[in-house]
Amino acid sequence: MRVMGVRQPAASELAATPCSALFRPADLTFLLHAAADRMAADLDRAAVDMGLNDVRDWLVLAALDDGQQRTQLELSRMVCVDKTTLISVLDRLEQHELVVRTVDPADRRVRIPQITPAGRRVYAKFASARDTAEARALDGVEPEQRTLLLELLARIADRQDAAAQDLTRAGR
Amino acid sequence: MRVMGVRQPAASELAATPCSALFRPADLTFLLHAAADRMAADLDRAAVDMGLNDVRDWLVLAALDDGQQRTQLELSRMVCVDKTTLISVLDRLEQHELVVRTVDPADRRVRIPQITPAGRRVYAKFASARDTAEARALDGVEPEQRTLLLELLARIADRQDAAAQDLTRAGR
DNA sequence: TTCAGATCGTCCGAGTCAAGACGATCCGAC
DNA sequence: GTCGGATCGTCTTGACTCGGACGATCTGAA
Repeated sequence: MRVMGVRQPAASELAATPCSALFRPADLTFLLHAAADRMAADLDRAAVDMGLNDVRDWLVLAALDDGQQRTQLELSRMVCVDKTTLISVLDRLEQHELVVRTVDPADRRVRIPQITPAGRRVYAKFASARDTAEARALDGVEPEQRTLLLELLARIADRQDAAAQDLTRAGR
Repeated sequence: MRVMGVRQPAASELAATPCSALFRPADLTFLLHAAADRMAADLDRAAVDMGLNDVRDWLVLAALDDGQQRTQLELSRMVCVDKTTLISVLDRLEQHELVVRTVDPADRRVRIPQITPAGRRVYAKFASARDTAEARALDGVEPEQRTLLLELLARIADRQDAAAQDLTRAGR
């Protein structure tokens, strides 16, 4: 399944199809996507501004920022990026020296990506960009409504997640 | 920008990366995406079950269902699908005889896609599948909270939409 | 009428994503 | 030990998306 987004080259965002507000069915799925796309477009812009490629680049940095040792596989599951796609993300981040891949001495199959000081700086910078983007998106919304929104979203994600799991499990 | 989704082949959905619930930052963008992806995965499954390819196939049918005459360009803007991508969607739908492309007699450049009776049947069938999916996603949520959710989502989509427009306008 | 420019749908090419295959490595049973 | 199977990261390959180019067609000015 697409992730934080099957993303196009971020440059294309600027020429994005202006999704007509005329046809906006009170359809949960559609609205979710429209909203998600708009936010992502915003953050993608912020990402390219600071030399990243995608929001996903930042998501990976965010996951690494806590300093926990993680396999690439764990990482890919965490940020909902396919493991093959994660490779290119890490390649890029490593090239920009925001991340280094270390080899786990206990298991030489696995790589432990770790964030560098430079990576941490970019992470922090982007975090503030994200905050302003979210603030703009939710401007004028009551705090308790905001938390309700986040809660409901998390719930949808979790519930459908569980449903999908059940389905695949039953499938084989 | 990706649309109702840059969608992968729907079959892959079943093997979707199970997006870890462990790492779920209270990040609006991330949550939006996670929720949207889950819903889309659900609907994609429903879509393939009834011979469609994607949720987008259904979105197009939904847009056509009101019987309004629309060009492909208008249609693409409506459902937030790139016009070149819409071509393949319509090709597929036409092949399955859910849609026919008629030529506008007043302007022979434009094609007017129209939904067929068979298309209408698929549309209705899918609509009920969508309703059950949404019901499951929002199970136990108060009605007024549901409407609030939809309202906030629409707002985010619209606001960011406007922001993007401004940006592109300023850009040139 | 004629012709330049705009607009429609389509096609092509570059770029991206992910399923499956693969080598390297680990682990447990024998 | 060693051998089979599982698991890691990577690579290959096929499918998909979309920006830009194209022919067909329309419109308005001269």
